[in-house]
Amino acid sequence: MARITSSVAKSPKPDQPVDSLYARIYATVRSIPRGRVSTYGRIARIVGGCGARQVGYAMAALPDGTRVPWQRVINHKGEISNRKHGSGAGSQRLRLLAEGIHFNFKGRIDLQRFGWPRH
DNA sequence: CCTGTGACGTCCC
DNA sequence: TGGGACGCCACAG
Repeated sequence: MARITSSVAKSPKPDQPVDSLYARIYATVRSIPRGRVSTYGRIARIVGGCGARQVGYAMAALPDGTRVPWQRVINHKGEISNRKHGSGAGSQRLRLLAEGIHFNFKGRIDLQRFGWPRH
């Protein structure tokens, strides 16, 4: 289990990043309560040291069937971000509706009401 | 090592 | 309120 590596200060970058940026992003997304949504920028702000694009990139890198509630992450407009690759946005909408998230007549989510963390 | 790209955000008009 | 321009940063090739 606990393998002690002798070469610690030798390698500039570890081959097994225990605390990778993606892991922290996923952990933060996982902390979003059901029935609430957050934004890429907000997640990036909480994680710290990264931009909103990195959060979106991390979401795109998620494998299928993940337990990370990626559908709860939207953009600052309160809209579902359009991704490059095919459908998934439709799936996201359905998942959010299933959680009780309401969309207004413009297809947007009221962040003042469903946003997380709460203001 | 350098370049392009992307599920974004803020500023400005 | 809406749309365009610029900035940002990690990752892949």
